[in-house]
Amino acid sequence: MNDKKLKIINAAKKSFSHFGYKATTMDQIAKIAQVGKGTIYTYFSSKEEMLKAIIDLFVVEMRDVAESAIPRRQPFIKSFNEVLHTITKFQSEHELMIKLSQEVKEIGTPEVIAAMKSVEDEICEFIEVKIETAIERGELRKCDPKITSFLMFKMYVNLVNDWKERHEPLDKDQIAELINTYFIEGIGMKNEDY
Amino acid sequence: MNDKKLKIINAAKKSFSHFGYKATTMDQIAKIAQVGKGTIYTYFSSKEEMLKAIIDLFVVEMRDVAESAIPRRQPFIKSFNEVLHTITKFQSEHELMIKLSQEVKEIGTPEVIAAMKSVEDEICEFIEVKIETAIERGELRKCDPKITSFLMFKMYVNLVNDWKERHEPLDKDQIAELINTYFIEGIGMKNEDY
Amino acid sequence: MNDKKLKIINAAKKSFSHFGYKATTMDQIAKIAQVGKGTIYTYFSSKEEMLKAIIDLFVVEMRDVAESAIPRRQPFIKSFNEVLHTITKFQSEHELMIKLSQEVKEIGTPEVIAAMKSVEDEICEFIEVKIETAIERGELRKCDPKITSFLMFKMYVNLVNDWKERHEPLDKDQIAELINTYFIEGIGMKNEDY
Amino acid sequence: MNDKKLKIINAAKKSFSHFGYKATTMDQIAKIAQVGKGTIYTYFSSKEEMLKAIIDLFVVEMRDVAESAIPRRQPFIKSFNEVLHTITKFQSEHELMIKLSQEVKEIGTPEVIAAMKSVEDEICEFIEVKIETAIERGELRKCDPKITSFLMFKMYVNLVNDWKERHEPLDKDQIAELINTYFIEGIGMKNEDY
DNA sequence: CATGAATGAGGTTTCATTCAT
DNA sequence: AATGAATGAAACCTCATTCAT
Repeated sequence: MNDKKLKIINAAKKSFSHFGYKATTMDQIAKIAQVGKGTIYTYFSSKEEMLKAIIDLFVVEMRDVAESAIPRRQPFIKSFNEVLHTITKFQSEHELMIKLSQEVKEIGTPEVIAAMKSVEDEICEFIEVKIETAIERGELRKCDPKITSFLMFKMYVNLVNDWKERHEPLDKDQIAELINTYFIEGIGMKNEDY
Repeated sequence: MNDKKLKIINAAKKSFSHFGYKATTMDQIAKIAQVGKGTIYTYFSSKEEMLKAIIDLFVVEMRDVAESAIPRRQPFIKSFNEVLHTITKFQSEHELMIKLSQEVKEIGTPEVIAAMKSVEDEICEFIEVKIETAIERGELRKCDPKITSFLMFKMYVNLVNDWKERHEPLDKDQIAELINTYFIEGIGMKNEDY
Repeated sequence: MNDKKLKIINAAKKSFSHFGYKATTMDQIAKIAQVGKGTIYTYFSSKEEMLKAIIDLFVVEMRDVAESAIPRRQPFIKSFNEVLHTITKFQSEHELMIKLSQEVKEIGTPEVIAAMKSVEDEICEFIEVKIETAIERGELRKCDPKITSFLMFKMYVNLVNDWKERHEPLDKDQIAELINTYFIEGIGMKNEDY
Repeated sequence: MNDKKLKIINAAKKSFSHFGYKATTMDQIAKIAQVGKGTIYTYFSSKEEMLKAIIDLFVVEMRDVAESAIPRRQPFIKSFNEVLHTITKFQSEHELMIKLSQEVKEIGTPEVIAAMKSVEDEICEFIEVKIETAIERGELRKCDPKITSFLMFKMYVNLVNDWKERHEPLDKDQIAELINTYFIEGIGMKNEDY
């Protein structure tokens, strides 16, 4: 990856992040990247191609991390936390992707939408497999692995991104603790509580 | 509320919903509403004013429903479901508001953003009070009511909106059942399970 | 002339006077005239027709006054002053016509331009005839009557309208005196001055 | 000053001159200047800014010329002619400025109007000083220098611009001769004429 | 007749993309 | 390869005119 191309991609991410896709102009990106506007077209044939490139890059990075973070034979909760902690590194990129996925649904071609969705699907499927294994091992009660993984992932995203828009941000350990509290234990009264 | 004005608002909602704010053109709205482009400007002085009007309308409707749906002395889970079931009526509008809140952050004035956030806050606060009461009554285990209400609301939204983008949509009862399963009971193994 | 029609004409004159032809909207005219916008079209088929009607009306009024003011056998200067004094009554209308003649040149059809010009031409021709007679009678030195009448009329307009935009307005007698001073006597040194 | 920018300014002048400010479209200007419509916005942020730029440019040019044309110790009439002859270079621009000043009153900001007026004031004041000197030297009879300079300037403008709208245009010498005839000598009968 | 909501042609402005340097 | 001036399609908005009431 060329140095100029990288500067452009980072500038685009920053501006998409701040203003969104449609509201970001090529002029802004060029100014932030400190290159001429025309230079962008040396590396990307259009604004949309640039968006796709950013998304694809994110998917690839995501996959690498997810794979490298695959934990071995461990209780479910522990490996789940490890994966999510790793994902935390991508917190801000994640945020951007969520924003773009909202916006791109409106603009983008079906391929882009599919690419966007694949990011979340990737993670969800990884969690899904973990949950299935955990159920088989008797670490978790019976439940629909698809829905469960989907909801777990969403709760993670909610805690990392949406919560901090309203209140003090939560740190990694707090988030892991909360997911465990609500999801695994439940807050309903248990027999043992009496 | 005038008939033409209503047609325009609905057309705008539909188009914003599908394409987003920036990607929706006045021509599109006019075509969907089956009115002339100029007619829109009879009722709204600009595209942004139309957006604000739609948001304000939503805030008002939301408040009415929330207030009218206040259930009386009932076990927490039941009244919680009632409120959410009522909210379900606004499912699609809700979706639109979430989308716009993402996009409007970039365009809108702070007042609009505040108004947007107030919708979710309204609901979260309502749930929060319910949870506090439930904890006092011993219906729920001790937990942070703020975080809990936030996560419950988010899970509801995730199940209603995000899930159906990937899989078969879930009906009201399924959603209530799932929230109960994951949140209240938890999926971790309990002593009693053995 | 109908009452409503008169109200509309006066409203149009007022607004044209203040904002000019192009910058005056039919809405403004309707609001000032306190009639519905559609009512204007009961009396005038278009904005341009309304302009023409106002101009024509002015031409007619102008002619009436000019004719009624025709002075009989008198020294030129005296009858000239009489005519101009009469014209002074139309000062504000005059002002409007000058403004419109500037603007309409750009917008209007040739017919309108012709109509506009006819106002000034009317007056100039009247003065022209007076000057010719005065020359024949030996009241004035030989000079081109066309240019002279044109310049006299212009000087009158300049003194009535343009001067007051910069300084204190001049009254009728001052204006008559000035035209006499500059035009008839001249300010160059004469033999007799020595 | 850039070549393209100059072409645009000249095209705008031509079109403003012919059709006026409001009736001139950006498309027309672009077509006359043989540039794309967007190119105009590379040099001027809006139509109104373009108008202001043209006016400012005119004010500057006017001042330069007025200053450079200051004639030395000469009989009044001669130096007056020199100044006016110099101004003749700006004949068409002048015409445009007068037209715009009429129209801009409705549109423009007070600063623009002030700038516009300053052009004429500049010239009038210059003439005023000349007249005062001439009176002191006994070259002219006693008269109000302010009114006299104003009327002389106006007569010049009338002869250069307004006359040619109705009849054959007059050349420099004819104009100088006419101003002299009417203003300095007067057309009233003098004793010596008998 | 009187009205003003409805209309759409036409205006100003934005911005992704091209291309000569 | 790098640039940014130039471009025009397409966006938002205005307003003279029409027409159902």
